[in-house]
Amino acid sequence: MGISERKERDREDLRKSILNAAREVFLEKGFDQTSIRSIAQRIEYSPTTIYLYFKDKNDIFYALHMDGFNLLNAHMAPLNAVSDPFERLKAMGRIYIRFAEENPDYYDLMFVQKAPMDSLEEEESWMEGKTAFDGLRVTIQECMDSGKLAFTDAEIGAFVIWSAMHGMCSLFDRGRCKILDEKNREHIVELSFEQFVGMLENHRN
Amino acid sequence: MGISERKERDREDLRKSILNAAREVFLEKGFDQTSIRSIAQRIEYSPTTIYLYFKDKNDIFYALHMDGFNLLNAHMAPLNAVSDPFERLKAMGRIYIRFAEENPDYYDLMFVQKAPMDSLEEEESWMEGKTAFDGLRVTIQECMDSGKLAFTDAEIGAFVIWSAMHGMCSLFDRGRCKILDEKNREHIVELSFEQFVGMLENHRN
DNA sequence: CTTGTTTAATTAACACTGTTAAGTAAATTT
DNA sequence: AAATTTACTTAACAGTGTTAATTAAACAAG
Repeated sequence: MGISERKERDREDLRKSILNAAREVFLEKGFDQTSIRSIAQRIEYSPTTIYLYFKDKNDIFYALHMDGFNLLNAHMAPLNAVSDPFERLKAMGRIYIRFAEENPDYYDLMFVQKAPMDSLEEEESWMEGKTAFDGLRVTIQECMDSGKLAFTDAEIGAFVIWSAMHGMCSLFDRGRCKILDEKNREHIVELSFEQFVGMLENHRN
Repeated sequence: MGISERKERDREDLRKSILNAAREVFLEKGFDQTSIRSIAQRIEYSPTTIYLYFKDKNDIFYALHMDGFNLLNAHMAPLNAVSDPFERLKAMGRIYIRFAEENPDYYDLMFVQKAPMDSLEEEESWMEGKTAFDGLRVTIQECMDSGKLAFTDAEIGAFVIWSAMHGMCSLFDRGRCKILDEKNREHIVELSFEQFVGMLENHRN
């Protein structure tokens, strides 16, 4: 019988159009200004309808946060063509920084806001994050294997590098670079990225 | 005439007690749960009274964020006794990390939330941040002068190191360490700090 | 001492927020 | 044709930051 299948499709369609509306509002007005009511208004449904398709607001942000990871992954995909692991690592850094600069709202959702993480059960594993981090970890392992990086553990090395990138991007985005001299302020992320790469190049056995 | 002076004192007292109440609520319930009404209730005044002493909510958070810097500075003060700049730098890192772990709400306000920065005029300079950052910059300059660190610019070097510390602390606090292996998850900040120090020790001319 | 004026605080209201309980109307099954 | 399920809505709760209008007390001037 095709009726229940059509109903299932309809249900899926409405779920998707809620998510599309949520993404539109989110990218237009940012995290704080994305309310259940503003999403509902855009698709011309009552606010309560949204609760028939999503557990709560965090659940919507979790779905949007996955969109962000898909976008970042798409940017990283061409890196498979880079055979030298250290060159690949540097390119990953540049892409990460560029992503953070060009998509501050997605970046916020992916790495700063608690909301999407709250929608994750205690023993659930945050697949999107794991996959993205794995790309970094594997590249660093390759750098270690070819003697280009002297970390004692690839996972910890990956976290150190990720932390440095995230620190630069988020301190900049959150207005904490007011402390810097004007000559450095605007391009501090690029300048400090280069400085950090210099550190990595020295970090061998 | 002492009357207007007493009035000024009274005014100052009420301002302080608003701030004390705000701090209590903030440290008990966190940033999101600190409302104007909850502050007002604690001092048994109407919510609108608060607007006679503070421009808006961000203005209160700016005041609290200064408290955070005072606390951090107090923790850093004993470092003046450490003469070797690289030893001092390492100790600064450990104190910073410990501060972030022990005072997650203050840390959030000082380095993550946009609210306190919004209360800062465009061309105002964020003195608290500048002073704290200067302590780091000077120490790094000393490390450079004694040939212990090979940065090309002390300010950029300071930003790189701050970014790494902030990245570790904030990724941990914001629940992004779920991606890590269980054996590393709990102590990742300490482990990656040591790894980063190892990088710094190799970073000479 | 009684006016008028300033000051300090309040009440009431506006326009929002996430979320839930109860109700309605249409579609489907019996 | 009657009963039940589905899909959605209305109304409401309990909160949010913030402002306009109002009251009560303190002070100054005649």
